[in-house]
Amino acid sequence: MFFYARYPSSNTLKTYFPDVKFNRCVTSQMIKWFSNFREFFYIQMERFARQAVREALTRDGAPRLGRESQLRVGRDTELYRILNMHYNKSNVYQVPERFIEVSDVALREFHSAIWTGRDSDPCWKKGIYKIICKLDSPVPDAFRLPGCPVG
DNA sequence: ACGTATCCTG
DNA sequence: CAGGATACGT
Repeated sequence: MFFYARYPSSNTLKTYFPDVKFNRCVTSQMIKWFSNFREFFYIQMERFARQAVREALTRDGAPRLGRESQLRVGRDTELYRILNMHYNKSNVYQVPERFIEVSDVALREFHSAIWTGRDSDPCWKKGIYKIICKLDSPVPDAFRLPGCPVG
């Protein structure tokens, strides 16, 4: 489900667990759980963005023909592999193209912020979050169906 | 104030 | 992942 929506409302989220009785505690637990997904996502983005910056600084003008980490999240990248392993452990879902695009935006956004030194601002990530949260897409109804290990 | 988000930790 | 502390938006 994270492949489609990074910032689902709690109401939206609830509709995907029709069999659960939601009190305040369970609700916040669910929100927390999804929030952890976001954290993992952003941590990876930052990590790979920083790595790309380091490599750019290291290579020092020399033409780079080889395998440097690019600023993209194609299906052939390590970053993609990590994300898919985390959100799609059993590999039963096809990762939507949209998610790749959103990840791409996030990765570039992190890279640009780091590259330009914007990351010295204690709140530098908030602008990125604001961008990403507007890129949610509708979650397919298929996720509501049988036993669906949403993560 | 309240619900939610993020940070930090284990 | 969960728990706790803290920050944020309304």
